[in-house]
Amino acid sequence: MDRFRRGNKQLIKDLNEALVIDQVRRFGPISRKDIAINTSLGASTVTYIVDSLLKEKYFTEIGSGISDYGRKPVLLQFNQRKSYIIALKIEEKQIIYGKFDLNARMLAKISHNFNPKDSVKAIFRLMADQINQWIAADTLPCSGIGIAAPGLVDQANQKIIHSPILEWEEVDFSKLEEEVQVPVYLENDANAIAHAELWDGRGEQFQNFICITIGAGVGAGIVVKNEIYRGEVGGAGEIGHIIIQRDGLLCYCGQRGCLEAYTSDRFIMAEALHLKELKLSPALNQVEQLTMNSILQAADSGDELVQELYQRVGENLGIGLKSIVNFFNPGAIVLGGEGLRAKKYIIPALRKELEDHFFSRHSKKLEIILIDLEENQWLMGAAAMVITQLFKEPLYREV
Amino acid sequence: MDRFRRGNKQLIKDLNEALVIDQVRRFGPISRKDIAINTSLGASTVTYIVDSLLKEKYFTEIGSGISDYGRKPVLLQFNQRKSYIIALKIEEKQIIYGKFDLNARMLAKISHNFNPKDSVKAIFRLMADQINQWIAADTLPCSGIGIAAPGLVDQANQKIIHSPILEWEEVDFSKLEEEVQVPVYLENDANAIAHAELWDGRGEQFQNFICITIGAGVGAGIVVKNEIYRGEVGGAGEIGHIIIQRDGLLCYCGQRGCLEAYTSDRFIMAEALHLKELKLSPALNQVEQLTMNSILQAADSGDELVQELYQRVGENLGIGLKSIVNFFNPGAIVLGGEGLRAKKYIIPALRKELEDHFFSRHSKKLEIILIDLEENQWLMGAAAMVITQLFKEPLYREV
DNA sequence: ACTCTAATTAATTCAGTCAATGAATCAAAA
DNA sequence: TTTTGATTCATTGACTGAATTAATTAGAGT
Repeated sequence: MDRFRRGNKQLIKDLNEALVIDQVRRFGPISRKDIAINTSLGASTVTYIVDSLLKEKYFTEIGSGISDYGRKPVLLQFNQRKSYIIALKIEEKQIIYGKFDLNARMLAKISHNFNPKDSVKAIFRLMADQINQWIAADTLPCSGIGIAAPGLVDQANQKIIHSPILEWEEVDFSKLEEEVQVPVYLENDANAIAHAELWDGRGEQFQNFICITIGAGVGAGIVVKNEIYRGEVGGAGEIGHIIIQRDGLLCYCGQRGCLEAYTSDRFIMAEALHLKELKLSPALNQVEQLTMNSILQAADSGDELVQELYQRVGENLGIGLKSIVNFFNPGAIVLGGEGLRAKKYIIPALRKELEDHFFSRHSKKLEIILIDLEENQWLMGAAAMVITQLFKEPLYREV
Repeated sequence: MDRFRRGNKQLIKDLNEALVIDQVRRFGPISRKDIAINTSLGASTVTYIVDSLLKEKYFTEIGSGISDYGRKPVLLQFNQRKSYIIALKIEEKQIIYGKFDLNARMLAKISHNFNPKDSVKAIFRLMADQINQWIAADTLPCSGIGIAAPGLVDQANQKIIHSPILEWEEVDFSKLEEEVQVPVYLENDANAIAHAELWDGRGEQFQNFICITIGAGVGAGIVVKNEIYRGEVGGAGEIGHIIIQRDGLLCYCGQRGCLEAYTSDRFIMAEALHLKELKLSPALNQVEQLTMNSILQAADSGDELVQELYQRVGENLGIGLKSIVNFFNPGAIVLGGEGLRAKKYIIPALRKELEDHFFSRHSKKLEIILIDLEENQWLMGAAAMVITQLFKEPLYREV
């Protein structure tokens, strides 16, 4: 009912401690003096708060800094080894585990295959075993488990509601939490990438942006006011099935004209097959078995028809994204994923399509940012989500 | 840089005062006791805070309430006459002015025509005159001016960046603020409707929703976490030109396949003309001059071809909205505007189109809400915006 | 029927608490 | 000696809880 905590001394303390921690995390190594200036807290107050935080091992003092004259400042550094985070990425046939410090740097990584036909219970067993093994092997405490999973995720209730890729329905992760005795945070995989982008700096430049991941499907992680936006039931960003062509191609989802139907590997494969059948493309004619790689090679060998095919994919993507840009007016679009392996041909066409939108006249231009999406990015995003959670401002009423 | 205020006694006080005011605004008449229970503040603290707020005329004591036993509670009511708000709606050829109390109830209303060819300076003169006249005539203070205007609005800088309807570019309202000596808050008109919806209760049910206004153009007011979302440069919600058909009809904006090209009065008129030319529709054949009204009458008379035309408009709208639903996952879509005069035919088709989207399997259904959009709604929204601003939690660092 | 008392709930008073604050002081360096 | 960083300490002020006062009802006694 009440959205904010009431004001009392505890709130002041929590708030200012968070403020000081934030300063050291963002600007450290930093002196007490500078913290006082940046936060506009009194110097004596900073001394007092830093003392208690030093006792709790949030920081370490790392000698003195430089100064032209007078006493040298004592520099405080964030202790990224106060505890650690375990991040998981659940894929179709394997689970990848990463161990991260509080600066979201990877300390260890491992992965286990599983049989998709196994029961959820068995897979939970597998996860809990690995997690508990890591926890037992480390003297430091584990502050949380971050899990990136494909599908419709209900973050607040720790549930995967529906995941076509995993073929899971209504899977409740609170049971995993019970087994590992550490807080478990679940997140949609596209959102994990958005967390990763927020972590290393795009969030400073842009208040609002979207991260598009193009792989088996097309997904979007949405950032509003530097926070992940999940929608009313946790499924915002499912842009694979927005319609770019009324009465267009039939999509596997049953609709016609979906974005995915016009951009997926399946679409590229079908169109390439068509070209091959019509014997229009010299490069494709030489290939025996069409694969995504051989199609790309055909384009790279200079085959214009195949290059045009990729350009069309770029246009299709651009049309879909233009709708989103008009509706959402993001500061940037971040793009990544294996679906962009032919980015050489796709991106210029996409850029061209996105050139004019409702805001193109505005002085602040829409930025299009390409990123490499390797395995580690997803894990890092999942870890970053937990760390963000750990250090978020303590303003809201604890439930 | 720092997003939140530092914690000190002033913050506690500001926060708790806001908390108490909020209680009385939402649940009043209410006793000190109940405020203490709801906010979890101490009873003595509530007495103390209420005392100071009574002195500042935020509340009035309105006698005692009921109780089975023991001392009767003294009820506090929000004083909606502490000050008032002036709201403006700027239209193509007229400006409508409304005076509102702090419960967003209209106290007075007037409108003045202006010549669209007049200079902005002259129109500002007109506005300032009316506003200053009202301010001079009232003994109470005016707390703010809320202005709803069509086009791309930069709220933070009090600027209309670009308004095709008014044919205004880069109009700076800080000059108006100087003339009236009262804070001026500018807002896009679709957002004003969203404010109105937030005000009377949709915001309690839904965290995230969108308000679609269908008039000369199609616009959307977007609500995220009970707050208006404006996008990176203030132009979120410009959905008139999202593309629903690749290589479709040419739109006046230069693009092909825009939502507006498939839903506007212009589209309906063109299609009806086409029907008339082909002499396919008996009802339209009898009409001399085609108008939006005569077309609607043709449908109402039972002409199936015209009814189908409206149904197609509904489908087109539905297709556009489905994309938005998949991307944004709102809890509700609120629809209104004169473009829906044929809602009898449009809405069923729209509903059908929206029936299956990515979340349709989720237990929480997407709600579609129709509202009447009369003149007063826009004014009320503009007033509600100012009042919301006036009473918002004082958590963020004052800039 | 009237008065008085106990019980109950609402509101206020008041001394105590504690985190921030600013002035004074200490520490370290040029 | 001067300058800058860090600490100490008395003061401030908003919340807090216990005690008190205010207002009301039920019920007992006359």
